[in-house]
Amino acid sequence: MQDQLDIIRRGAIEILVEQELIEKLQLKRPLRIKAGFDPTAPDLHLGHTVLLNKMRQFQDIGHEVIFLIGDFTGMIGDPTGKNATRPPLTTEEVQANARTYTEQVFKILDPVATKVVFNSQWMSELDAADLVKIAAKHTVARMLERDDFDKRYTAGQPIAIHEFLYPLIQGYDSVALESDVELGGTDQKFNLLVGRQLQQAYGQAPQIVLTMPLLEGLSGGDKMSKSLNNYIGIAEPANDMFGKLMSISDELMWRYFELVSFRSLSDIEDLREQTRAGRNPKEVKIELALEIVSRFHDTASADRACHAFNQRFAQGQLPDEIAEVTVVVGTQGLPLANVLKAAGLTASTSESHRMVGQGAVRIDGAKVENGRQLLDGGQAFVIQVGKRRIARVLLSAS
RNA sequence: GGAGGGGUACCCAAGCGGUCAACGGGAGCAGACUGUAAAUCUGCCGGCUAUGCCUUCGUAGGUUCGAAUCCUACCCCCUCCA
Repeated sequence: MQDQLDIIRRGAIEILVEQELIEKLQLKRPLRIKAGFDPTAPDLHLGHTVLLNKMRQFQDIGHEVIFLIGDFTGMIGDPTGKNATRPPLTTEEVQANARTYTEQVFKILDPVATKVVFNSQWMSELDAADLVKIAAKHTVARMLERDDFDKRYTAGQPIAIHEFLYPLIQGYDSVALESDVELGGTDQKFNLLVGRQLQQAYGQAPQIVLTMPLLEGLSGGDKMSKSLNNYIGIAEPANDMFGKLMSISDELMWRYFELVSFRSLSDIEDLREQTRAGRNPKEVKIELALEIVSRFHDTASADRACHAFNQRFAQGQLPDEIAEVTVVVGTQGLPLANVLKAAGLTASTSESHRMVGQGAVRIDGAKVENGRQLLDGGQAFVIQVGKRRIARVLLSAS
């Protein structure tokens, strides 16, 4: 019992209400643990794993975990953390994204012990009258208490009526599932609490709300998210994952240790002490990267990724594997700027010229200065744009 | 329904007849320095068949030699009143 509580508490920001949780645990039955995922982002990333790991912990101590895919709510678009109305997703998009979720989520969760549900299962059964009934349980004033609504309202930015429905429907999910505990990021606190209130309105015992911290994205500051492109996807190749982990700042590294590493808190404190005593933080970061990459791939791949990383960036060598691209240059040849664009190394020929102008473009290791030079067919070059973009480009005349 | 304010590039935000591909900030990208870290400095930050050309300032028209800037209509947002 105390053990369970310790596991549940680790890393959590808030447990509302902890006394109620203790009472539920004393019932000695598996609790229904709900966590909802918005099927907007097609790939799960490290940020999601903070929550998924918590779900896994609940599974490990014998509780029933419900992985809720908000396919219905996804059509609304959660306004959380947004300062603007979100465009609704189409049914097809939602379904495709949901498929990706279920493919990836079992890298962490135990497939046998996980129940995957879609909230459209019960939401599409509701009629307008039911929806009105749900909406009648909540007031506008309470809605406006929510931080992001409040900010937008105060700033004179639009809030569409249907956005008020989001928390209500998420809350109703808890009623439909009769959940005992709902997990979410700290940004979800309001929505989770609406669930408590609605359950009570429907004569159920209110769920326990457990919030987990949000993991910052690669450049720090903002939370990790697909739309900000500051994420590490859990399905990414080992090399990319390793590289991205190495690119986070020393300061941010400790957040990643706390939130995604499985190391004990005392281990982490030891590492911190070592760096304070003069150990190069880069070494510690390598340990972090090895652990995470191993988890989503395996130790051998992690070691290879580490080796490749050192070779490429510490020693400045070319990576072992370089993507090959064939570019048709025609019989007259094609200016370098156009080749770069065709090879996907730049977004436009304009960008190509800028990159060349800034000394970022190398052909077979030699810096080039003229983006207009013609490249003829029948040759192959390793072309780099900056440190990260690289390709073996095969030029073909036809 | 009435009155007023507003819609500018990824975001914020200047501009209010020519020198505007559009000040400034943020984000992002590249270079230098490094540990592909941070911080810092420098440059870039619409497109192209590229010292010129084309498209962009809510949408569609109009005035003008010339419009993001003026006029008309329409769409959308905010505030107050009802």
